[in-house]
Amino acid sequence: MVIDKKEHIINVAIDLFAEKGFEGTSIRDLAGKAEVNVAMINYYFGSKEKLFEYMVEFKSTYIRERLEEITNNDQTSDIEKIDAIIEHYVHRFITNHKYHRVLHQELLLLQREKIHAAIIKTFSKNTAFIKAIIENGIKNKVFRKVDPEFTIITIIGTINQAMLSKSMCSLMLGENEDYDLYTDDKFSKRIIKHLKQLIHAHLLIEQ
Amino acid sequence: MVIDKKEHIINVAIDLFAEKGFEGTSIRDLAGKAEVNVAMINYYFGSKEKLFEYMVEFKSTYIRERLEEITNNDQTSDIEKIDAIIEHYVHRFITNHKYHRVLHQELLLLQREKIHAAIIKTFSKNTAFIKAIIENGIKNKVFRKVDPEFTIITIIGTINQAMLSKSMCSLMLGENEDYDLYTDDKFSKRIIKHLKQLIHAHLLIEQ
DNA sequence: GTTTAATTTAAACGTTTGTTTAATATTTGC
DNA sequence: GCAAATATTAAACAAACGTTTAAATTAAAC
Repeated sequence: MVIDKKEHIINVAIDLFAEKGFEGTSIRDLAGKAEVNVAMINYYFGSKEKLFEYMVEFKSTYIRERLEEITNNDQTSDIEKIDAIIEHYVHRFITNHKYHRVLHQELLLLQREKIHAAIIKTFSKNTAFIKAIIENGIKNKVFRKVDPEFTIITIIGTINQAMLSKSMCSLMLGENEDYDLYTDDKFSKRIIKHLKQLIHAHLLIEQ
Repeated sequence: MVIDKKEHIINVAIDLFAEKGFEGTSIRDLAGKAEVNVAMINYYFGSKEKLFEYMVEFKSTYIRERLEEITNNDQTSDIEKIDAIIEHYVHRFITNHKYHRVLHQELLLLQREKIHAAIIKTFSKNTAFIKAIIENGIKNKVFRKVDPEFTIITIIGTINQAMLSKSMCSLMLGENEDYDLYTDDKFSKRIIKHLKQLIHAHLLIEQ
C-alpha cells in the first residue's frame, strides 16, 4: 500500500522534474499533482533530495537485464549485438524519455555529488557491455580499430540529442512545434536506421 | 562603463548557472560573486529571466561568423569543410563549455518558451550551413546518400555527450574525477580524431 | 474492544526567494 | 558649478520555499 503510493509520487515527480527541473519543482506542486498532503513527501522520503535519490534507485533496477541478455547470446554476431543494443536504447528512451530527461538535467549540473555518483554507476555498468562487444569485434578482425569509448559516446550522444531537445528536433525534421515525436513510429525508425548505417560504416571492415 | 559591468555580471551568471542551474542560482548569490548590489541586477536587466535572455543574445552574436567563412571557401572540398566544422565545434565547446552547458540545461526543460525559441533560432541557422554541405556532397556523388539531419545530430550529439557530462567522461576514459578534461589537449585531439574517422566512414563513398 | 503503531492532516516554522522602494552618491550636460 | 540624469545603496516587500509540529484519523496487534 505504502510502496504503491511512493511509486505514484515518484512518477508524478518525474513528470514535473522533466518539465521544470529539480529546483524548479516545489514540494507543494508535487503534492498537489499527486493529490497527497505536502507533509507526506517528507514523511515518506525524508527530504526532497532523498526523493530524487530514491527515484534513481527505483528506476535503475530494471534497466540492465536486457543488455545482459543481448551480450550473452551466442547465436548472434558482434554487429548483430550492436544493432540489438541500438534498438534497445532507442526504445528505452522513447518509453522512459521523461526519466532520461531528468537524469540528463542532473548530469548537466555540477552539484549533488551523491546523485551524480549513483547515475554514473548505473551508466558505467551498461557501457561496459557495449565496450566488450566492440573490443571483441576488433580482436576478431571483424571491426576496424576504432575508439571504443567514443563509439559508445556517439551512440548515446546521438540518441540523447535526438530525443531530449524536442523543439530542436521538430524544427530540424521540419515538423511543427506541437508534433509529438515520441509517439510517432516514423521517428524512432528513422533514428534507428541512421544509427545502424552510421555504426556499420564505422565498424565493419568489409560491407 | 555600464556595458562592461553588464558583461561582467553575465560572465559570473554563466559560471553559476553552469554549476547550479538557473533556478538553483539566486540573485543574491550572483550579486555576491559579481560584487554588485542585489538591486543592480534588476536595475540593469529588469528581471532574472531577462538577464538570461540578454545572456543568450550577447553570446550568440559572435558564433556564426566562422561557419560562414568555412562554407564560403571555394578552395576546399566538401569533406574538408566538414572536417573544419568538426574542429571548429570542438574548440568552441572547449573555450565556451560553461555557456554551452547552460544552454543545454535550458533545452532539457520544457518551459520558458521565449528563451527556448531564441536558442533554437541560433542553432537552426548554424545547422543550415552543415546541411547544405552534406546535400552538396550527395548531389556530387562524393558522399553516400545519408540522412543529413541526423548526421548533424550525431556530430553535435557526440560533442555534447563528451563535453557536458564531466564525471561520466572521466570515468569512461579511465581518468580520476578531478582531472580537468577541458584544459587537456589530448582530450580534444581524441574526440576530433574519432569524429573525423566516424564521419569519413559514414559519408565518403570511396576511402 | 482496547492499546499501540502507522498514516494523514492543517497549520505554522524560519529562511530564502525575486523584486521594489526611497534615500544617497556619482556622473553628465551645459 | 549647478541642475538633471544616472548609478548605487540598504532596507523592506510579499510570496514561496523545504521542513516540522502536534493533533486527528486509520490500521494493526493482541
